[in-house]
Amino acid sequence: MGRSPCCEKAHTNKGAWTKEEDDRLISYIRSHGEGSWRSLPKAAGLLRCGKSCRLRWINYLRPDLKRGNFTEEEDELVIKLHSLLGNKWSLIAARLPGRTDNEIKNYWNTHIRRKLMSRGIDPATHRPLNDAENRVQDHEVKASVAATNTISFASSASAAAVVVKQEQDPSITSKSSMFGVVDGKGTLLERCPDLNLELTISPPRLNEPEQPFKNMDRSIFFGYNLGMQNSNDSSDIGNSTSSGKRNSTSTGYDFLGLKTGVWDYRRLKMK
DNA sequence: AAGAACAGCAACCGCTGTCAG
DNA sequence: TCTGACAGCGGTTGCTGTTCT
Repeated sequence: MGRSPCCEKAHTNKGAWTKEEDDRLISYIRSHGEGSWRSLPKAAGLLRCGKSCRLRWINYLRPDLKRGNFTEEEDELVIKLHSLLGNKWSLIAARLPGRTDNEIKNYWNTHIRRKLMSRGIDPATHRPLNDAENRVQDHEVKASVAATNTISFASSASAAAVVVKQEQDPSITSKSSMFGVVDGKGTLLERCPDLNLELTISPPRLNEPEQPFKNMDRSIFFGYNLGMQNSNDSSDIGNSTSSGKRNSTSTGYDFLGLKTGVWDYRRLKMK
């Protein structure tokens, strides 16, 4: 796309923040609140880009930040969430109070990645390293997703099961996905034992009379009902950051910032 | 003791999504 | 409907401290 720079680089400081800059930013936000990042630097008397101010505040100065090492529970939660969401650091961060997306991203790249490798798990796929069979399963799932119009994430008290309904291709017998793996007999090879998921995918119903999302393009829609044991958080995915701007394509969320509802697939895309 | 290599993390950059005019 | 402005996200960079040789 390409946009003009958010501020005049010639007149802005870069690099590490000084104590004085921190103090200015903190005191300005305390008295005026967050937001309007573009105009904030000038108003606060800072020679910084608005983006830089926002980042500094969110990642370092915010009073509700939890500093220090990650606990073992946080480690495992990050791993599970990453297996579900991929590199959606902001979504993952929304489930870990006091942690920022940047912090989690850094922690993932420096600690967890290595930890998973030492366990013989590919941090990108969350599957055993050098597992040739996985590649076959990947292929099958791609084929099945392309061929079917519904995927159900069967709810279970103990496991996140993924069952691909073979509505259009009954010949497909073995499935896997980022959420879990189901073998040819329908047995779940457990991946996220404390997550409950129900998720269906269906194409846009363009021919039906009521088309609440008729303005959207032909992306895949997720109808979902996701839940997490011990989770009482009702944060909104669109409010995973302070502005809450990004919620206009959904109808509600709960778990992982997801409530029961319909969601534009593009918001869930994995890289 | 000194330099090299590595690890950790704060900050930057480029891009996308959303909103308002 | 289009377009520009803005907020936010994720990947990457580069600085600093630590460990190794």
